[in-house]
Amino acid sequence: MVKRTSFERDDCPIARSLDAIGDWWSILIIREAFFGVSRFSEFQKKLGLAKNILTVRLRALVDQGILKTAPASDGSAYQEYLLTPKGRGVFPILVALRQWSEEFDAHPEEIATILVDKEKGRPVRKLELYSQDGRLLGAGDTTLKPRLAGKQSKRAYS
Amino acid sequence: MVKRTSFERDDCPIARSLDAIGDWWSILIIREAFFGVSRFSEFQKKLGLAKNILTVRLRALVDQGILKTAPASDGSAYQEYLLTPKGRGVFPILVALRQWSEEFDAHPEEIATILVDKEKGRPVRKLELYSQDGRLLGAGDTTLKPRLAGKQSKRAYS
DNA sequence: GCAATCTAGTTTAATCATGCAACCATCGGA
DNA sequence: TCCGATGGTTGCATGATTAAACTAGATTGC
Repeated sequence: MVKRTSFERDDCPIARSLDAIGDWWSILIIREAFFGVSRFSEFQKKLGLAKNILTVRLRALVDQGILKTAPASDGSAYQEYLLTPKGRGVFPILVALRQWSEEFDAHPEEIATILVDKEKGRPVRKLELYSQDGRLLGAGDTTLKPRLAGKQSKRAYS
Repeated sequence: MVKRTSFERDDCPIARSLDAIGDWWSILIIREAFFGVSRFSEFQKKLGLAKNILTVRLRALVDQGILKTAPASDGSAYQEYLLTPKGRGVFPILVALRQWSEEFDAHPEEIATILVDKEKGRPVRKLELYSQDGRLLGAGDTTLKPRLAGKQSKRAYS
């Protein structure tokens, strides 16, 4: 990924997430895993990325505990890559990315799929952020506080 | 960004979002913009990225309608970079990234800040996804449908 | 049981984006 | 007019990405 200042030691959680899954392929691999893709060759066929890159990405995702390898499942001797709880936790990020594109993309008519709830088959609502007492929050209604008590941060999501 | 198969023509909205903001710096630039950062030199100081890269990224973000340039505001002759509605629409993505890190990071004690609601100063809840009739949905409760009517997609967020 | 094919990689070479540093033009203040 | 800050641009070295060739073991077909 080109010599990058790793954000691993950054104290911003956004930067830390990006450090883990902030490249194109990692997120798309996780997306495919949600679709049920689990084998090396399947990932490669669906995503069309170079196999060496896939090798590196899969290994990194396993190292980070986002995917785990299981010895088999369909009887074949090959291993498969499955989402861990941490990997499944990426779901809201995928939904957020999807909804942003649905709302703001310049050519929404080219988007092929809609996320619907399985039971009723109807589109889901937008992701919603609530305060602990149940108020719906927008960007302007939130601010950042240092984790360890102390004084209010000046940095606010305006 | 290294000769990349551009996802611009991909029909998956996640891929399309990644194509727009799927690199490390773009998202961090948007994060800073939410913090109120608006000038070239501020972005450069806070993020510590090379100025040429910042130039390219800012231009790309402006081209995509995520940032817009305004001639001034504090009287100086320099321009400033402001979030457009499309840019402010990235907020849920930032929150999702933040919450994923908060929940799954191997060293959460290194995270410096907490997102709180401005009014009460208390941490926000997790992002929630609801069906149109108000049921809280997890990854397993959703599936994908082709946008243009027709038959159910086999690809489900399992 | 043998050959063909599939799987999951590794290796290699060419390419091209990235990051860094140095340079440059403009603006504002003294 | 000089000086520092601002907002870039240019050039080069690094190294990430890719396609393609190669490999070794597993599986399937016959």
